[in-house]
Amino acid sequence: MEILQKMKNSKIFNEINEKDIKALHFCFKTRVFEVKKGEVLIDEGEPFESIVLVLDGHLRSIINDYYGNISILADYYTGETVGVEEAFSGTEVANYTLVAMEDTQVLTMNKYSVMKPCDNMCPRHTQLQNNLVKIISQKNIELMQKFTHITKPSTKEKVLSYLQYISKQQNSKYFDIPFNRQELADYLSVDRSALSFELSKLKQQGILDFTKNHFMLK
Amino acid sequence: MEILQKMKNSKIFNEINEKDIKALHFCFKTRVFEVKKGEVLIDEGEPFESIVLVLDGHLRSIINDYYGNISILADYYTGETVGVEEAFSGTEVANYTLVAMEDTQVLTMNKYSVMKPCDNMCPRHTQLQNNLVKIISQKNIELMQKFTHITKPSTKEKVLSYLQYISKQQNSKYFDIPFNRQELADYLSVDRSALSFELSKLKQQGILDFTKNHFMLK
DNA sequence: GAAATTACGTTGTTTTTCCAACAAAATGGA
DNA sequence: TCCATTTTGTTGGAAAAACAACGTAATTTC
Repeated sequence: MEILQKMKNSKIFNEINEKDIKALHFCFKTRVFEVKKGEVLIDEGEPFESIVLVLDGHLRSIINDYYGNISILADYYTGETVGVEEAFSGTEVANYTLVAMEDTQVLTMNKYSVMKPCDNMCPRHTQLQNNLVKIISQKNIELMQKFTHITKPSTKEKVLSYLQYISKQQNSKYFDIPFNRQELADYLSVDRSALSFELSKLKQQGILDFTKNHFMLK
Repeated sequence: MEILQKMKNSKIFNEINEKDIKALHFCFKTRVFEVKKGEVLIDEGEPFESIVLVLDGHLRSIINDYYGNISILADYYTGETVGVEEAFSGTEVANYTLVAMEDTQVLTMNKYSVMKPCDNMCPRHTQLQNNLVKIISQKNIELMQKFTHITKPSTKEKVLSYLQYISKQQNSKYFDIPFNRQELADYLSVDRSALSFELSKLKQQGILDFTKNHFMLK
């Protein structure tokens, strides 16, 4: 797929037409390049100067503690953007390492160019800034929602909290979830086998039914 | 304390002088009023039209599931702001209930007035918008950080993850935490007594030392 | 279509957490 | 200073989760 097409598919260029996207290339000093699996894009402690759009692939932000253990901070897939919060919050230095989990094509933009108003107040620039704000706002809401699931005391309550939420969102007792078992376990930060066990138990009790990632609740 | 002084103390009016704050009162159609303990400010399902600044008190956002169980979504204390993410993300309808945990003085602003650019492009308005974006960006970073602690498999790892982070942040092996035991337990979503137990064990092992909320790590 | 790989469910054991109850220490008023 | 209240630490028993191991189903790859 063409780079322009990939950009159009991302949330940050939502409502911005091709012509304007091309113009923004220049405004934002964009660079497009490939990062090989395992390569580090940004290292903890380095100046954080770019906003990174994943054109195709998978990036992960990780943090190291004193003992050399690593924690996964976040994953970024095709169409998602890294570094927006850092840009807008005035974070000068990266507090995580950004690494490619597979061969990944990225587009970087100079954060200062993106944040400051255009000299000519161009509407496409304003639109992009609005998009960015919308993205972090939505992300914020999602994160808080995730907390309501994760902080439940038991695996059963965690998974029910999540399934009820999705059901409510899709406004139906029948719904699909965007995770397989392992991913759902990771999302809820529980053990996969324990999750399977609880799901089976709930199925036996008639509280829910499912095949693969298709569910029926209550 | 005077209302104006309370506004100056909040993050959202950061870098905005008194004269401009007064002017914004009119721009934003602000209303100041008191909410009694237990009273509901915004009900789930209602249109979400305001940004709410807590002038003095404590608000809590809660969500209800199908079975009538409630989950705490977030707490908002003096100087904090509710509804910014919803305003910027285009959330039309509240997906939580906002209730006063104690008698609380609030200031509400019309979200559309806040979001749209001023007719005369006044710099104070732009500054406030920048403040709002900064607030949600920082909140976002904090939430993600919190996840790295909370998703650890055991209480011991959770608390160590948190303490290491604070230590790193304050750049010293000696540091204070902003929580008492119960609050720390809530933050990490573990049992308080289990937390105390783990802390004592770590102290015995010489890994850390503490009195009250003052800690020494490693 | 067969083989290899991945995903999923199940079970038993070990470890950990939760919960409740209580003791000790610290705090805040009167 | 003393008393009441809150905070913190400790414990033991019950419940739950993690972990490991394994069988089977589904999917992918060649």
